[in-house]
Amino acid sequence: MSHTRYHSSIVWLRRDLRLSDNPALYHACQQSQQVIIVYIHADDDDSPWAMGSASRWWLHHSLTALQQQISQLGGRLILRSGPAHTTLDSLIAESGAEAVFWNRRYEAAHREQDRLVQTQLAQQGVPVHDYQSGLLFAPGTVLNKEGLPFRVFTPFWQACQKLGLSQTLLPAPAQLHTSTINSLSLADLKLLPSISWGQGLQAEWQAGEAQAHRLLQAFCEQALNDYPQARDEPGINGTSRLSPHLAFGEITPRQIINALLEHFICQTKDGGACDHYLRELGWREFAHHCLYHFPQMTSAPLNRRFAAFPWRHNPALLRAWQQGKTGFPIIDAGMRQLWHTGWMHNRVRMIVASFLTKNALIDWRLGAEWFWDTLVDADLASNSFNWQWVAGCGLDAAPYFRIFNPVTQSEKLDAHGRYLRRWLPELSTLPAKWLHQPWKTPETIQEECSIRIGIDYPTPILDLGSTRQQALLLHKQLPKLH
DNA sequence: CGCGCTTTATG
DNA sequence: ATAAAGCGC
Repeated sequence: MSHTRYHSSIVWLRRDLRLSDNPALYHACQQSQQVIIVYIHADDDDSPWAMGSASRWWLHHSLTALQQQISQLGGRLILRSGPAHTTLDSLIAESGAEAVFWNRRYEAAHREQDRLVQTQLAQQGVPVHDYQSGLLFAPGTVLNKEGLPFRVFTPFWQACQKLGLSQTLLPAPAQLHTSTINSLSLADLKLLPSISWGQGLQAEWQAGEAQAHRLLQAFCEQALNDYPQARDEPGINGTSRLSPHLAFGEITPRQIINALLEHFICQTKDGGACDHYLRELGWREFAHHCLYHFPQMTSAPLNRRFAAFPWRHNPALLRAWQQGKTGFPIIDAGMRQLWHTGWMHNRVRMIVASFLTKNALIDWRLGAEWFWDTLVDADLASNSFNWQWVAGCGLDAAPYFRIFNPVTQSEKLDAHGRYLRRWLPELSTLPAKWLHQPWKTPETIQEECSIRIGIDYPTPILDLGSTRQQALLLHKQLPKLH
């Protein structure tokens, strides 16, 4: 059945920086004697959500890994910059490629981009083959009985499970051919930050498909069983940390699911732990499908009652939050972890987001922008969806009265203060009793531990009790819609 | 993926 | 008397 239709084809890579389970690459190889694999960098094509600094850092290293993988198979990754449609156009002219293969992206800007490229190629008579690959199901295909998008997660996820989560995976090509087409060097793309901030990221991460599968394997063997409990403790390595690999398509949800199920069957591990982790992939899926149906999700509250919400203009408070100088250890630890590693523990993300939107009453969009710039796993759908979830203005969102108390959460989830001491070394000598609320530390203990609260570590920037009451009041006063 | 108050269980 | 469980916002 595999018949060669084309002498040469272009595979246009975007958020699918992998060789295995890559339908565009797989089918291009099946149908062509020669494939030209290209990555095109163009900030304008992502507008208004051009990649943030941390994502650009990751991209640089992911492309490095991919270049290496491709050349090991005898091929070559072509790098270009400029708008996709014109760049593909000149690539076709230079190479004589007869077809273009890609995996679809579903964000509004990229659907628009796909349409543009598709029309242009159609005019030249160049066939396009596009595929779904980064999600479990193509957005728009999981609908309720009325044929409408789900607005609540649980029925959505049940529908997904009914459709079947496990599918066969596509193998990586066995060999590739080199190409004489001109390519930019990776340095030309200027993806790395000018400040030395990349150092912290370098120590924490290794981008690329191979590492994604190593992490997956390690997670299945070491952490999966304890996942339901361990995932909530930021002081231990209880999560898979696959998020940036998923965000760049170095690994697919299907590959993860198959590995988990295989492990579950072979090792008779706790099926509950498996389901619990799969649910998280479900939330990612739900976020992507929601963004497809409600493209305004990135910029406007999905619950229209929040349209005129009186968010506070408070640049000083926003800055303190960004820099991890609020005086609340769990908030500051999380924000510093984010800055230093480009990642924050999931549970801590909820706590810092609740603090910003409920206690500080700062617009969730400002929080989302900061995450967008600083997260190596920044994903437009998940980021927008989850910020709206915490702010209470999204689909299936947290009820307005669910306001995280950073002290209670900290005591519950980081009882021994492992996480806090790791990210707030200035507090590391404080006994656990005071660590979660250092401003209450008696003078004598402060002296014993040689810490001066207010000097070595800030006093709280706001009062938790009164700001909570204020938020509850404002949310109760939201206008009723008719 | 709360909080705080009330009710109920337990020794 | 205190802790766990229940419940409305």
